[in-house]
Amino acid sequence: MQHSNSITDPSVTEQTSHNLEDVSSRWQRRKDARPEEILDSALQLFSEKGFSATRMQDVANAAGISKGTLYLYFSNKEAIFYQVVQQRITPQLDQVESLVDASTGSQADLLRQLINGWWLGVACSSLSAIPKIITAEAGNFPELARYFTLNVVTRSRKLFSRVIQRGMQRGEFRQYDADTVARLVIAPLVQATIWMHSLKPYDDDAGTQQYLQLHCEFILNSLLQHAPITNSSGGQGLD
Amino acid sequence: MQHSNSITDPSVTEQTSHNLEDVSSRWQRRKDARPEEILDSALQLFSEKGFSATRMQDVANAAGISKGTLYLYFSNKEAIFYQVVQQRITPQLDQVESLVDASTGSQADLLRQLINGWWLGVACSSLSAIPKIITAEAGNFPELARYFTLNVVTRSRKLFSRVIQRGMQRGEFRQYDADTVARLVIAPLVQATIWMHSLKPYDDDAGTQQYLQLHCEFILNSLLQHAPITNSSGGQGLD
DNA sequence: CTTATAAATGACCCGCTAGTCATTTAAGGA
DNA sequence: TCCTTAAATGACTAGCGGGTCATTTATAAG
Repeated sequence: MQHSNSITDPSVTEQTSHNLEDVSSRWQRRKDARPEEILDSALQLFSEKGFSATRMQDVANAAGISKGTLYLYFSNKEAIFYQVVQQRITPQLDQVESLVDASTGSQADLLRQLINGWWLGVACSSLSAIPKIITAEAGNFPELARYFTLNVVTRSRKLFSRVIQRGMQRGEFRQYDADTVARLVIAPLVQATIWMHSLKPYDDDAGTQQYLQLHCEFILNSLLQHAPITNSSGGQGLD
Repeated sequence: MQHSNSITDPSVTEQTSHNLEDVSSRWQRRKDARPEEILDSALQLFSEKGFSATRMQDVANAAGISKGTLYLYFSNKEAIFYQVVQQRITPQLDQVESLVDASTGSQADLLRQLINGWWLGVACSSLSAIPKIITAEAGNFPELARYFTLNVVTRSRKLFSRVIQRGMQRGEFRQYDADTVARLVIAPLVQATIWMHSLKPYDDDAGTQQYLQLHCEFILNSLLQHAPITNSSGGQGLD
């Protein structure tokens, strides 16, 4: 009765297009390729259905293997999720961190870049569902929550915080508490991402692009010392 | 093995302090009082553990009744959640709506009032966990998600949107897309509330009060025609 | 070809929980 | 006091899903 999943019926989850070449016999032994394929399938399913609602059998089907095989490569369900985070998110963060270090232009531009980069790299990527999954399951998997908070959330916020702090030290930005500003910058991004994977299907949505752009604009209006406040979106709304 | 709940051990959930007067016999027949007590207990538990992770047995224990009795008053678990939303949220929204209608002052003040009111009425109330629960379970309970979106989310956003629109029509605010601005105003509020019930325990947190205040300030900086931009929080952060 | 190794399988086990129902008992009227 | 009623109970069922392991079979070495 419960769990009337709206998006995909788990029982229909079929083998994906892995290993297109040799499909002669009932199965092959491919120790090396398995972990990646399992992580791919798992991430996909976690995104669609969440962590708890994804059954190990589903992951196995999607990866084109049997359930037992999963446990040859991962000790349990949580371990799969850990690996997903470790292999798909941490490298991205490393990359962005070095980008921030190497940057030379204005902090306003860099901030815009971070916001748009976050949007492309998270909201528009296969990682899109991670924020929702983590917040949804934090209560039931405290270890996972702690790990994610330390290694992803805090790191990300520090990244934004550093750029903002730098802008303030250089006199480009007004003085505020950089950490709080960072939270305010990130919150609408995360919220929109969670939204995408929860209630968006039931809401007649306005453009996401406009949301993102206005967010940038509002934040910089307040941060910049010599705020242009040009109101880019000309005066509509009045009839 | 899984579900290593961090906050409360379900097996210890004990009867709450309902019905303090007559406790002579093993149980009493109190048809009228039951539904309210069940909803109270359920809301409390949903807040602590989420919807899926709350067992009907827990709700029964907390309400001081047996599991079977639950089904005399509610047809199933989802029905309890529906009632919680209907009885605890909708009345509040009605109230705020009439407040907005009756208001005469500036729209900036009204907006500040809405934000702080939302904070007190949701984030600091027993409803605090609802946003997290809804977003977490939306995928598994589409009916519930649709109901909530229409009757709470959309209504709330329209409320903010109306105030913003009015401010723009009166020349108090600059011209933007009111609906998008409303989303930007609400997002950090909802995000902070979800945060409270997910990763906050694992994060060394700065003050929530400052977050809220700065959010108000930033939004109004961009909205107000004659923005003061006084930077209320004097120049800290520089050493 | 034969054999050893280990990758892969899927039937099975086990614990958990939403929901049921035959039974018990409080409460009020005759 | 006894009887009728319906509120309340909790043992029970049914089904689901994480995790296991004896068995099967691909593969490579001898």
